[in-house]
Amino acid sequence: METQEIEALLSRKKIPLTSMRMLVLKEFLQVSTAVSLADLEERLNHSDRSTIYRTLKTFEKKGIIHSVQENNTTQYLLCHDHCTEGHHHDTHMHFYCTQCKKTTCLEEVAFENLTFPKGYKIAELKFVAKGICPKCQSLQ
Amino acid sequence: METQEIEALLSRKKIPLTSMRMLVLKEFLQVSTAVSLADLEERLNHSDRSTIYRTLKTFEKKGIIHSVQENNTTQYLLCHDHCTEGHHHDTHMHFYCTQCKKTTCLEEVAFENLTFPKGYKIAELKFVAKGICPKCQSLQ
DNA sequence: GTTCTTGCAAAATATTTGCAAGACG
DNA sequence: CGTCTTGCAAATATTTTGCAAGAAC
Repeated sequence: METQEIEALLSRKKIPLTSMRMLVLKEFLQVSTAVSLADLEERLNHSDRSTIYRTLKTFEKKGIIHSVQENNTTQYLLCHDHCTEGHHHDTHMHFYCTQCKKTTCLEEVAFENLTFPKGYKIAELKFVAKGICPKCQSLQ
Repeated sequence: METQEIEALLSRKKIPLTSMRMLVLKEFLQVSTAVSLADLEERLNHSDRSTIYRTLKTFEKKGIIHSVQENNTTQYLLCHDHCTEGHHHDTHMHFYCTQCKKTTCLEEVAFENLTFPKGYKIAELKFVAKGICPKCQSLQ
């Protein structure tokens, strides 16, 4: 993705441009699986962890990324839907492979029109399936 | 629940009886929401954390409890289904209230016959909805 | 006596915050 | 200047393990 596109995405989400934010977002656009804070720290040449951390918090809040927790860590993924501040729409399945320890989106398995009991105000849905991914399966 | 019933449940799951295991299981039968390791430690009069920890691991493995991760902690809940070692069937929704920070089962929202893309071997499903529960909602 | 369980201590891992310096408008 | 962002250091929270003593079979 072009630098211009990254800038456009950030300003569309009303996030002031900084070079760290561009770096982090660029990274998200390049990986296909979910990444943790520690992953990013390593991938970004050991940039400062708390800066990345706060960038992730900002991104998640503003609807650029979403997260799921698995294996005792928070994994972050790009939103493919049109999420905005306070309105996440990532109602698709995620898959955590217990072998390669990677989390991915499985948008094919989507949920529409879930009905909740009365009185529940739903803000966000987090679906994770655990198992073995096709790749690891074939290596056995 | 009677002590006898607790013992019966443990032996049905092929878990050797110990007093700590009985204490932990008794606790699960008494609470209506999910509990974390720290919760249990406190509820059990500050019994040893690592003993409780290993008890939880045993219970989860043997299909007495299941867990979901939210708010950076692992929350444990009794299995209501007929789970056994290696076969968890807790394919129901969980709800995490961002206000009271409690996690509960929402078995009304169940999923049957989920279809995954080819090649994925699914072992377990973890569904969490985040939002505000009826109780907290009504207190606003 | 061999295996399983417990308790204590401590390690390992992950998340989060305070604060001062710097960047930006 | 005033606000937002960064980097460093450190605190906090949570999970996990080593090991020796004790319990159970």
